[in-house]
Amino acid sequence: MVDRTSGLPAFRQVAADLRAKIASGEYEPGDRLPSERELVESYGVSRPTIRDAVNVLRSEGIVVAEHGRGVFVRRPARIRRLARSRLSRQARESGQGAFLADAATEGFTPSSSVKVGFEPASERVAQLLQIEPGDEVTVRDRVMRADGAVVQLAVSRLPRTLTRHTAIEQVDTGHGGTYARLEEAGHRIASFAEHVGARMPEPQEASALQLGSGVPVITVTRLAVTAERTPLEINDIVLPADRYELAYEWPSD
Amino acid sequence: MVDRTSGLPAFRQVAADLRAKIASGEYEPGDRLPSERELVESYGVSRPTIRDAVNVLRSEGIVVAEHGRGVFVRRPARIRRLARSRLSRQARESGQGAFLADAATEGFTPSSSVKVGFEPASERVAQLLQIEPGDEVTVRDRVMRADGAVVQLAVSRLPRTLTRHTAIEQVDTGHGGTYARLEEAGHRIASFAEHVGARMPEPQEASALQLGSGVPVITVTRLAVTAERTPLEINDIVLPADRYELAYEWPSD
DNA sequence: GAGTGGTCTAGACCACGAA
DNA sequence: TCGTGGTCTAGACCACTCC
Repeated sequence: MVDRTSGLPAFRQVAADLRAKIASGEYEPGDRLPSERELVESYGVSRPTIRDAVNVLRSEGIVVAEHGRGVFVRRPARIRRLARSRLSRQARESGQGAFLADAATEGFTPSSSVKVGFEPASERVAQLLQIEPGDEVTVRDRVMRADGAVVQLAVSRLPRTLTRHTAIEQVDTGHGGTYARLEEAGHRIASFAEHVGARMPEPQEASALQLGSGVPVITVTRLAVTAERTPLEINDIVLPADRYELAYEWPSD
Repeated sequence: MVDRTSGLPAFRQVAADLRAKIASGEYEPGDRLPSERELVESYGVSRPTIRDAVNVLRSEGIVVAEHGRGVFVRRPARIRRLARSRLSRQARESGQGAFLADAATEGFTPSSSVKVGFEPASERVAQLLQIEPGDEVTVRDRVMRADGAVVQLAVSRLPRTLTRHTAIEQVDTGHGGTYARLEEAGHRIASFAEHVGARMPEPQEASALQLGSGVPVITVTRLAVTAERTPLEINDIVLPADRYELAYEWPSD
């Protein structure tokens, strides 16, 4: 029952109570919560108020509602890793792209589809690639799947001057992937930089990645540059935060 | 007006329409949306339905509601960086902790408060620090502020065997901070590892970091280890995703 | 005081899932 | 068929902001 004198809104009291019961283990991952109509009885509030409370927990990502079945405590996500070493030249020479290397480590069956196209550079892309806005860039738009489910979106952009007459403009870039083709063409990658952020997904991202509500996405912008600090490629990656964790490691000096 | 024949729920149609108007620039950052009662008129639905629609946008983090004032398009976040170099030995020797270095770069006035305590190692902490569960660890719980506002939470844990009789057990660790004291005691840090994830905040995090709804947190677990792979410290950091972006950089080989 | 969002009610009907 | 969540209504009163 809610305390009408506490000043705290009823739906927040209900949300806090349910959250506490989940944290304490009274409801465990995979368990079904009492139905909304049962909660109406036990807390003595109306159904819209119960729904407000459940929606708080949904937007926190700790429960998921399934139409016709019930509301369930979300199971803790299994974790994959993206290691720094997956971009090493050695891995590349063994013919593995980064995603394939992850698949081998984590034991899932990888697949991906690619669309290749060309577009004029936007303001942002031009600045990052140090070219002029409107200059033609090659765009590789990839959707990556693990055991059939979409787990990663990546859009890679390179100045078209670097990709003409290379397999980078083909769907299949061949052994070693884009980076191997770049190096063959004399563009040696000296370093990578990644900028990592997080935000709530846009609707099309949420459906593509099959995200439950309350699950953010991790965004990674990776830049590959030469020893002369010339940018070769910019890769915008979107990952579901409930299935990915990024790993970075570096020596202290 | 909503289309009753489309099959799409009315509140989602309203949300999509408002989202499109924000994306197109019809409503710009900082602008007030029409009041809920005005939206009731223009879309021809009830007020709870309008509220459902607005709540969708709130949980996506693209608008914020202010009681008694209106609903506003969120202003794009300014960006700070956590660079890898901020943990360099050089920075440490100049007496700057990582957060102070950020402050100097970004031009804000830093402050922080620390609580120091001791506790038995949890299962997770024991595994990461390679000690036994229950072994005593020193806990430094820090709240970091920029211009008075909380911008970062960090809980650092070290085996107490490493911190006894050092300033690490004091609130003020002195010039160069915890890492400098560790090295003075003969524990030379060889490398750092960071694991980065994202999730929706817990309620106390949301209030401490003054997060609007629909803003995730970035979580960083940093491990400092010696050349012999002995873990010295584990640091659990929570950052508001609308104010932070992490930067990592490494050579290609 | 007028206008805003915040909360809450007591229903109604629909769509989905499982028995 | 029955129980579940999904959607929606037409109000009501409150708390906050601004004039």
